[in-house]
Amino acid sequence: MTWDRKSNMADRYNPPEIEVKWQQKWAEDRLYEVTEDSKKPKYYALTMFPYTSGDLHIGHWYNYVPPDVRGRFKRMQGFNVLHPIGFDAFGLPAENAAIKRGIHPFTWTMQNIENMRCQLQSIGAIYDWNREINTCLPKYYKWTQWFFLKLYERDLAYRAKAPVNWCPSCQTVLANEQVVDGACERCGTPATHKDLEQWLFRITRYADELMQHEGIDWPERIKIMQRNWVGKSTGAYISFGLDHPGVEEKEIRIFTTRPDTTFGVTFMVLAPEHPLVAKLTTPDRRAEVEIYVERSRRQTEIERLSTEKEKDGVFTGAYVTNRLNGEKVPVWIADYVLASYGTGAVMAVPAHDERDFAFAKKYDLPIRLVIAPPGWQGEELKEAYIEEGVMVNSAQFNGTPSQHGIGAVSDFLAEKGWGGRAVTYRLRDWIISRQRYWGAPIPMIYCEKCGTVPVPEKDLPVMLPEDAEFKPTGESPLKYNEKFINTTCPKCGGPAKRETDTIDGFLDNSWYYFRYCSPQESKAPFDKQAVKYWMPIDLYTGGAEHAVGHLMYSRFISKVARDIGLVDFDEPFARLFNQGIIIREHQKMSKSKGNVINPDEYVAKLGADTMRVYLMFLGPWEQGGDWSDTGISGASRWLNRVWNLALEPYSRKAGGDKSVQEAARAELLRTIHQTIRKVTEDLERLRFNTMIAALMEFTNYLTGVSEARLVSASEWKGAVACLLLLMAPSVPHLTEELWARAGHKYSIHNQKWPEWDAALAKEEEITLVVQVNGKLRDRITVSASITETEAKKEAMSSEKVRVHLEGKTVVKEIYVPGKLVNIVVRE
RNA sequence: GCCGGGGUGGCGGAACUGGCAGACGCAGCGGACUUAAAAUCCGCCGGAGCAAUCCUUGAGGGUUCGAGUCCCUCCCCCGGCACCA
Repeated sequence: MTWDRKSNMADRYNPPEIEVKWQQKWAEDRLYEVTEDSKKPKYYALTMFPYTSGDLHIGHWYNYVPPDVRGRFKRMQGFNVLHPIGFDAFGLPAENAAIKRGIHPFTWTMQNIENMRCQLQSIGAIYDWNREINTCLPKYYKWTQWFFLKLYERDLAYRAKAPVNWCPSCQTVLANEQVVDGACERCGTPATHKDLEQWLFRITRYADELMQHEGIDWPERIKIMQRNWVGKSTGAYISFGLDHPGVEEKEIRIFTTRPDTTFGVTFMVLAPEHPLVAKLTTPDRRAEVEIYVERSRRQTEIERLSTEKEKDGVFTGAYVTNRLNGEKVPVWIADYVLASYGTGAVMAVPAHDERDFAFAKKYDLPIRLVIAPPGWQGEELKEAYIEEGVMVNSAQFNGTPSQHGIGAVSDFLAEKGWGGRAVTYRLRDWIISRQRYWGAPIPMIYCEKCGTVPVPEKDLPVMLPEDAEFKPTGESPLKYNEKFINTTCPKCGGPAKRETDTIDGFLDNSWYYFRYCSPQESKAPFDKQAVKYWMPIDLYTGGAEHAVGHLMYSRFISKVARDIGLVDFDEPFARLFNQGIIIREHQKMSKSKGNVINPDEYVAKLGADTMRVYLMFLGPWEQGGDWSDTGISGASRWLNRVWNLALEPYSRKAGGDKSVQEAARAELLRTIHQTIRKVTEDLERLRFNTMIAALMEFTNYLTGVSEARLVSASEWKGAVACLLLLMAPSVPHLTEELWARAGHKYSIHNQKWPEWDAALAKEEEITLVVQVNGKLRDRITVSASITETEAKKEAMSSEKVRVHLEGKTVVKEIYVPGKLVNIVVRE
């Protein structure tokens, strides 16, 4: 009467009930608390912590479940696993909420954390909540400020007037990474430019090192993105002679990657912001130049960066001398030349540069060919020739191949003192200032007498004042907070003013992974010994969108930490893995589309275990997945089947044939060991989807075993135990419950991970495929130890194969051990 | 434009270093149980064909005994960069 038992309410799989029960028990028993333990190998698995937006969405689950599964797996394998969580709590949305809804950013953030902590707990992960960190608390940001001071000490922090990306709506500076398609990342307003006094970090000093990714296991595309972002170019600086009435500068320096084309220069172009523009412009050109400069300044990123836009510019009236040939060429300004790259000035060689070519055509400037294409007969160019060739019209360099000419011309310039070999980078220094309230105050003081003075370490943290008035304009409340601004100079004791800019949130999260190692440390940002034990991170996971922002800043800060002797490694993230994005019915999930999945509802209905399984099962983790409401029932059904299977009473069928029983036992053992191997290997390779599929297959197989009732009761019990152990990392609550009900020792999560025996996993019989001319004709079951001769003989004797051999001659027989026999025939 | 990643049933996806294409699951269809439905269980499930068999991994070509997998040409989708001199 099986229906009787299954309809019994007490025995039905009830996820919410058992999940809450075990989560409480684990917390009481401090099952997942971790401490440094030199006896065990360590494993630091970190997932990028969430910003405190208020709600955990399905994407968070998708990011957090697989690393937890992997961490649990490593734990069972005997590793001491650190898999912490915390909150990235400073940022603009908190302040926007303050402006819009009159709620203080601190209150807003802490409420969100409260909520998110509960949601995170519902995942059932191995987070050690004693190690939770929160970047907006003074005990954390004290050390963010400390890092600022350390960088200042080493001349890696400086203040400068810099042209910056500016969001007119948020009233704040945007880092390059915060400008997406020319618009503000947060509010979508087109970004403009502005000159402001800013604090910057000299990340460019580490440019070369940041391009190196030696010894770290990172996705190729992220490494490429970082290399492109640093954008190293090798070429030369060249000075052009300047003799202009009323201008003391006697030269203008440019950067080029093609010094071999210098004899082809027919004009020079300066960025509109170039400091010499105003001085050089002749009175007759002034009006036009000023209009152009003003226009480019006002233009948004989008307008200015549009590649579709036709290149335009204006003549300044000034000339410079190309010292290589003594020629005078006109100086123009154009906004296709960027002030922030190289020297903000370029030599224009229209014959060998597409942009210069277009510009020359538009304004009817001369085009002089100096690199001859192969087979060139002196004809005019229809477009710029940017390939290699032989130098012509280049005085003593005529006949030199252009690749060689690059070095030769550079060295000649160096000899003459007119320039020389040079390297430039696309990477700019990191603007750390934010004209905002909700961030760590920059620990700097301005004194009339002593100038810029750093806050002494003993005075840290510089507390963010609680009282703040949030203006709808978005201006920083700190600017108007007299109590905050007015202070005394640490040097002379006289009256002084505090810096009112706050620190970019990217600094908060560029060192948080250190803090997890010793989150309670109060005398330093982290305990050196703890960091020595845990770091570097064995597996860092998160979205690919952080490729050039967070990941570069973290590497930079980590390298600085190394250079001040805090740590002894070069790279913080030994292995990086980017998961994909979860979508729904082929569309991105977004609030505006109203197609977002609320994980809490599914947890309440189907349980966290089901969610965990489904998210892993969707597809390869790195490719993301397509959420479907019906699809999740597959995961739910599977767990129900496991539940029933594990609780079903089992006994061997009486009076069975011994040899049949023995065969069943051997097959069971083989399947168990094959499954252990498959699941272990998939977890090592982060192939969660196929791991779940293997566990489902194993469950299906065990269903058959349970019906056949050929193996002994203890063999059956062992098989179920193995299934539970293999499922434990993925399905922590259900397996714990069934483990307990089976009478095993608590906790399943403290058990050893099963190991496979290759000998036991080996198949005794295999299916050999028989092909004729590469076409499948038959499958034959043979012993795994079959010899080549036997295999070929068996294949030839197959009826289905013979039909295809009639009247033909066998040319060749191909044998792939354990796979196939292919008989090649001819008419 | 340049640099990555991808295109396999109705759908999500499997397929180790070239060797049974479609594992596992969803949806669908048929059946069992039920007064009925849900749940559950069993079976079928790429296309054409009565069948033998043939066709089928974005398109076309090539290498090979054998190609989803390797090479060439092209198309489409996703992500990043985009006047960097």
